Order: sequence, then C-alpha cells, then structure tokens
Amino acid sequence: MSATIKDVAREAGVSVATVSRVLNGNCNVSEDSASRVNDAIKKLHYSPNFLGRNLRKCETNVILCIMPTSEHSLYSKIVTGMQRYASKLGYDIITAFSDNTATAEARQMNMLFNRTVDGVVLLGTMYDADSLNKLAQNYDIALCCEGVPGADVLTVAVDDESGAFDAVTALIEKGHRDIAFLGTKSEAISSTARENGYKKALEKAGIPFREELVYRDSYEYNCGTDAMNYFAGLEKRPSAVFAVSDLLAIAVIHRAYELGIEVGKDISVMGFDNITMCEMMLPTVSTVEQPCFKMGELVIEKLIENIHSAKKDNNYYTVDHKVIMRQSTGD
Amino acid sequence: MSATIKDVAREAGVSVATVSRVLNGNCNVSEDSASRVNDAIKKLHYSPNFLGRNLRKCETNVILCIMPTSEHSLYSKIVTGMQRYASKLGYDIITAFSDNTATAEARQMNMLFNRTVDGVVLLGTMYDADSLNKLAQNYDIALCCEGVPGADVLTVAVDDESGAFDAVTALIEKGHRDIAFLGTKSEAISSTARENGYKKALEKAGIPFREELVYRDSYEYNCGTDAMNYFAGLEKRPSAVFAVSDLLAIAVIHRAYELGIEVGKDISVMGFDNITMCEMMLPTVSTVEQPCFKMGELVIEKLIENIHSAKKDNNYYTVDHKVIMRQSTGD
DNA sequence: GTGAAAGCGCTAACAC
DNA sequence: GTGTTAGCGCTTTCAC
Repeated sequence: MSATIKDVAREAGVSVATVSRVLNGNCNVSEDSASRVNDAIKKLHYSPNFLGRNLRKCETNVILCIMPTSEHSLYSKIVTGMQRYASKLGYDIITAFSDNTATAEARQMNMLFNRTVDGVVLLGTMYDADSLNKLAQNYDIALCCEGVPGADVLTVAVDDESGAFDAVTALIEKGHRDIAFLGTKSEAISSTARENGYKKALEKAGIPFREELVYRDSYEYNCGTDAMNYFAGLEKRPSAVFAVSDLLAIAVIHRAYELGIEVGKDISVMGFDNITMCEMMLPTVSTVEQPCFKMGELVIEKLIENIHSAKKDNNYYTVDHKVIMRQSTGD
Repeated sequence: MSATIKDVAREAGVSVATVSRVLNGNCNVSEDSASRVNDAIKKLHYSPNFLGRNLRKCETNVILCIMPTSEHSLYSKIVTGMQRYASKLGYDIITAFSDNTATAEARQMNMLFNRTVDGVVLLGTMYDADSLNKLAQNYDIALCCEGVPGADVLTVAVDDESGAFDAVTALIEKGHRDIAFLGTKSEAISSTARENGYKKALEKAGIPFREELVYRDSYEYNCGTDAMNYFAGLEKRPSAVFAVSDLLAIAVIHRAYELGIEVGKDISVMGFDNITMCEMMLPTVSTVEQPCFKMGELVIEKLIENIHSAKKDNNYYTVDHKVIMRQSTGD
C-alpha cells in the first residue's frame, strides 16, 4: 500500500542500502545521491516502516508505563515527566491502565515479552517481589512511586516514612495532639511506610499512639467518607487527620462539612501527593508534595541506561518531598 | 537473546510452520504435535515476537489515542471506554499527550505513518479540516469529543449545542434571567457550539442576549478565575454562570467564594463534562454529562470497522448528554 | 561512495 | 497433518 524503501531506491536510481544510509544520517553518501533520495522520499510520501526497522534492530524505542488507574493526576504528572525526558533520547512513552488487577497487568506485560516495547515502568504493581526479580533478569523494568519490599528492581519513589513524619510533625507544631491516621489495609507498602512515619512523629513528640485514632481501608474515595464518619463518632474527636492520599483527604473534608465540622478550624486535614485538585478545593488542601515530573524523568533516565547496559542498576532512588500547608490545616 | 519460533520448532521436533499453527489456533495440527509444541514453549519461556508477526501481517492491533493533556479526567474516562471495547477485539490502546501543540501532535502521528499503530483517535487536534481529510484517505483516523467543522472524518461527540441549550434552559427554569456565559475564544468548536446553545436557550425564553455577560478566553483553570472577577465587577452581577467546562466552573466557584459570594445561593454555577471532581467539590457542581465510556467504546468500534473495511465510515456520531443538577445551582 | 545480499521472527501459500 | 520456502521492510556487513 504505502511506499517502501525499495520504491524510493528505484525512484532515486540508487540501492536500498543508500536510501537506508540517508534515512539514518550516515555520512558516507554523496550529496548528489542524498538529494535524489530526499526528492524521491518527498515525491512518494515515504515514511519508513518501523516494524521492519525494529525487527532488524531488535529495539522499538518505546517504553510502556502501566498504571493502576487513568484517573489520578499524580500518575498523569509522572507520565508527563517520563515523556519529557524520553523524547529527548528518542524514546516514546505509551501507557496502559491495569485497574489494579493482576490479569490486566499481566496482559499488558505481554507487550514487553513480545518485544512491542523495550521496557516497562510500573506505577504500582500486583506482582510480588519474587516475580519481579525473575522478570528483571530477562527484561528491563522499573518501579515508580510505589516500591515493593524485597524486590531488587530499579525503583524511584519518595521516602514515604519521612514524608509522613514531616507532615505529622507539622501538625504537632501547630498544637495538635489528637491526630488521626487514615491509611490502607497494608496492601500498599507506601501506606504502611507512611503509618510508620506517623507513629515516629508522635513518638518523637512524646504523644502516645492510640489505635482508635487509626482507620485503615483502601485508597478509594468513599473510604475517606467512611473514615470521617468513624472519627466524628469517637468519644473524643481528633483535632487533625493525616491521610495517606489527597483523594482520601478530600473525601474527609467533604464529609466533615456535611457533618457540620469546619475544616481548618474544628478539624485540620492533611493529605499526601499534592494533586492538582488540592489547590482547586474549598478549602485548599494541605499535603506532602511528590515531585512527579522529577520522578518520571529520573525513572526513565535510569531505565534507558539499563536498556543499553549489560549490568543492571537495581537501586532504590529516593526523591525529595515537601510539606505544603494550605487552608485545610487553618493556614 | 530470547527464544524464537525456530528454537521452539527444534525443541518440539516439528517445523516452524507447525509451531505457527499452534500459536495461531489453527486446528490442522495433531494433538501430539500440539502438546509437544506447547511443552517446548513452556520449557523455553517462549513468547512470540510481535515485530515479526506484525511486519508479516501488516498490522499491529494497536490504536493510538492522542490527547491534549494527561490531566483531564474526561479524557481518562474516554480512554478507559476505548480500552474496554478494544480489548474485546484483541486491540490495545496506547496514549500520547500533545499538550495542544501541533509539533507534538505531528511527532506522535508518526506512529501512524511508520506503522507502529493501525489507527489513531484524536481527542482534539491542531490539524485543520483539509489536513484531516487528506490523512483520512490513507490512514484510519477518528475524532472523539471535539469535532472539526468541514472534516469528513469519523467523529464521535455529544451534541454540544443541544447540551448547552438544555443546561441553560435548566437555569432559566430555576428562575434565572441574568445568565453569564464562560467560553473560549473560538479555538475550540465545542465552545462555539455551546455558546450557540446558550443563545438559543435565551432566545426561546425570550431573554435578550447581552454581550457583557459573555467572557471568552481559554480552557485553562485561571481563565475561570479571571471570568469570575469580571462578572463580579459588573454593574449588575449575573445570578448564574454557565461555563463550557467543569474545570472553568470550579475556578468560578472557587473565586466566587474568595469574593464572599455564596455559590448555590448568591450565584448559580453550571459546568460541562461531569468530571469526577464535580462530586468531590464543596459545593458539588451541576453540569452536563458527557457519556465518556460510551464515546470511547463507540469510536473504537467504528474505527476498527474502518480498519478492516475498504470503504470508510466518516459519519459524525452524536451521543446523548444529560443535565445533572447539584449544589452549585442550589439543588 | 555504493551495491548485493543475508537475515531479523514470523505467516501463509504450496507441495506432499 | 506437516514441512519447505518466499517474503514482509528494514539494516548492515562485506566487496568493490
């Protein structure tokens, strides 16, 4: 259907090898040949077929990013960072959404196995450490945002424990002592790490940890609603809530208002991530910022290095977080 | 590096053709051969190289979706719908973000030209009608969400004019007569169409159109802020604002509160899209719902039909919208 | 500076 | 039911 390298060669009166050389910027071509080839390319509207090229070169210059959901601006920003860096190196990023299901994730990983892509970045995964380690032996993969304990796989993430520690410390410094924690039921390592940070901040301030101030479920929005219902029903209502995600924090804020509890005054709420919505909300939401662009750039930089290198970098890279105080903590 | 079909054939003691037959579910293979092949596949951890397959078959079963931004849950939902339908037919969806720039979009379109993908869905585009028509002659492309006037290209979108008409009529039925319009400077056809719907709704109710109640800029969040500043400064402040997107509506709401104007009471605000945030906001946001999943499914259904068909369907398909009243209009 | 030709991994027509 | 083989479009070695 469309023109091939042969057509161009015939049109230009040269061999396919010469066309290929022009295409790939090889300098060993006479000016005359080159211009004839370029004319032919234009005339035939030729565009090289990458399937042929990639098959021959055993590479695609495409990296797949698998993310749990399409609707999380945290992930969107990370992908933007990935894209920005990748394009500098001639790579493209494509994305797929796993909906947090192992089957979808496995299906999408086929693109790696069948050589449709050169590498994969997982923004959260259902694979366990063993599986990841095995995969990493034969393929180039990386984790971003959410690490897996025991996985010796290239990882880029914030220091969740330290981020949570700083957030809770900021609440303590504002005079709070009854600080609730809203996390998940241990399925996400980030939540567990943030819970540890919460506990350490309390400990350092000499505030005893109280199990009744902890609510664990999942990252779903409605869990924030349930959590606020629970906190509001406690004998002594907490004066502050630290949630492991902005979405949960927003749900808490929303529910608090419905219950007639004024956020930023009667109760302070702090999230994690610094998604775009934090500044749009009323009140604006205090949070711990993850440097999404930087994370995306870094993970791609390291992954592409791995793709081109025999010995794999399987380090765990930590990027800096930042506590941001807004109206939801009375600022 | 990884095993090829030849390795499997050798291991199983059959020819590559037989392996290929097993791989493709061709029934003309003896049970004995098939099981030997399957054993070999498992033993060698073989996964077919799709570059070879695709090159041979002149197809990739991958569709590219180019969207203006990664951070819009409207697009995210449409992609989810696309993905859902595509996977049923053995297709994968990959995404790329153009940031509303012609250069990025053109760069990404190369994946279509170089045969990395079988088709493209554009969620908004910088191409003009002529270019699109030319492209559509040689490639399978579709528009979704945002049509281009004069483009005879497969398109799926809501009826923007009618959606806006219904939204503004709903405001009128709640007693509003001073209804402002917040749109864009004609770069997006959807905004222009929605402005027409706004005007027609006023006309039908016998309310004269007043240019000073119209503010046009872009889809950016801060334009909503500017718009609210403008509306608040009018001699007679409008009692309602209809914005062409939820994001703009949310910006208006946010700014109104900062100005001490109570939304849902002093002023009603209505958006368009029904993004997830509408239900999370305080107050919740009234809007016109676009059936994102359905749009995604439909555009993929039709595009894949086109891919497999000689004569192209270049219809403009309209999907149903729905007005949803929430707290921002006092409901 | 240029061309001939092998071969990347796969599918499918053809022969048996 | 199975094997042989051509060839998809491209890059790259090797000769000249």
